[in-house]
Amino acid sequence: MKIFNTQSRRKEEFAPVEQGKVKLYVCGPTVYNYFHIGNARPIVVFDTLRRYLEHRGMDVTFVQNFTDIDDKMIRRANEEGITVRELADRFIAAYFEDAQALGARPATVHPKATEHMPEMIAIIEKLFANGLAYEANGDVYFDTQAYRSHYGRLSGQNIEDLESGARVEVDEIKRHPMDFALWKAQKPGEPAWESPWGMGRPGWHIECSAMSMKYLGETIDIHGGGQDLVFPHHENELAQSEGATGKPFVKYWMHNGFLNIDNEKMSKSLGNFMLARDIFKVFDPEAVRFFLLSAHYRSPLNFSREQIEQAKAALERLYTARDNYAFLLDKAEDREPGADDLAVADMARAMLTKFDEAMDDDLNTADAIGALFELCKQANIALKPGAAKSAVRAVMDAFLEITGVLGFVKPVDDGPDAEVEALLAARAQARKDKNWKESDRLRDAMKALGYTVEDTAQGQKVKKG
RNA sequence: GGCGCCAUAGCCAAGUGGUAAGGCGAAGGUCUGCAAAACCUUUAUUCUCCAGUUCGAAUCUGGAUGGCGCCUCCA
Repeated sequence: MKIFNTQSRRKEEFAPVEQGKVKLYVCGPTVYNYFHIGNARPIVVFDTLRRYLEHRGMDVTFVQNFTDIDDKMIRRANEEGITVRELADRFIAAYFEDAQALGARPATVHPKATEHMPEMIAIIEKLFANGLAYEANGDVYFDTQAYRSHYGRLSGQNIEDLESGARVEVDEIKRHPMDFALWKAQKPGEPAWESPWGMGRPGWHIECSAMSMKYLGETIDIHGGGQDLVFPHHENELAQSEGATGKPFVKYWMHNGFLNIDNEKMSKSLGNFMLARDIFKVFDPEAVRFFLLSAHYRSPLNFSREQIEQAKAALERLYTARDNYAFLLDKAEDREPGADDLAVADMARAMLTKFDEAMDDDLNTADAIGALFELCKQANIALKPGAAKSAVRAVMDAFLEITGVLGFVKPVDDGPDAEVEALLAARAQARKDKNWKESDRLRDAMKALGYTVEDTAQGQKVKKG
């Protein structure tokens, strides 16, 4: 598998530190609000990456943090008159609801910043020992000047370039404008923790270094997040982590492109965002997932109502295909496969290979979805009434394998209830008698009960909806 | 100012040197008692524009135009 590494700016062959095991860390949300549809992109992308790595037989340990202490958390909690902890608990719960709606499985571990103070302090102490940190008025800063030959590798800029465009106000306390806070002294009314530098709280970047190292070790395989995290967040994580351990921090950095609205970045600061949960009230979350995977993860993607509707229509075709295979599987003859049946099974395996090849190429989900549609197209042509069960089985297996990775897993409908079963039986008799009027009446009756009936060569086929 | 990305049909989107995947939409057709689903046909002689390299370019090079991102909290 090839992965585009932000640090080298090229696709590299993926080889985890330990063969067969993948250590994956993705920066999670600051839990001061519900997440917006732009935030949904990394959630879906990295969930899909994880599912694909598992599909390829790898054992994935996936860590995604919650930032539950920072300026925005404190401000919002004060506005609402609740504690930071209460605020965090509320939005963490909401996060899991919304992420689940998108088909994102929980990570292996979801650590919280506030529960990892000793680990963060330990890294800062190492940075002091290595001459890369200094204290000023109870704050602790990373000394970018002392690290200047290494700083800027990820974002591809040196300190001078960064500085020249810096819009930050010169901070009297810091020795250099690019230095960033590792620890902030407590201000009145703020939550604080004990540290060797007095009461205070961690800077934003240090938590990810600490939690990544704690759960995954000093060198991990993949660190992911949105493109806007490259600088300063990931640059700083890299500096402080390697500055502390002297070991490589991350083998592959992966960054997803933005979800735009009207060709502009959707973000909380621009105020042009739409909450994921509000969108789910109008659109099927699985259609949102399909939409998010319909373009390559590094490309910008423009959000619109029309796009989601197209995604929904495309998904319907897949659901229908799957229902048709399930129906055929039920009716198919369990016999020795003939040449046609073997050809269908070969085709299904070929599409699975095509899917893997697309995903192997830096998680090309758009191309991979093409393979899924081609599987359905070919199967719809080839699976005629009378196909052997093994042929249908092969198609169904490939379909479920692929949709399992992409996360389009809408469950199969329950069978019809007794009332509908009775109507079906009556309609079968009416059809046998060529009593079309009665047949249509019964079809309408089932429609009223929420079932759609179709007539096929193998008899009536019902589905909910 | 520095760093970087993008431009493919009505819409979305793959394709990075060998002659334009796939989906949505639209039009016509086959099948069907009628439907539905499915299938078939049509919908880019051409990839923003101009020059160049090459037997061959959507793909490489140079330039132009348009759009976006990071350098400040952000996915």
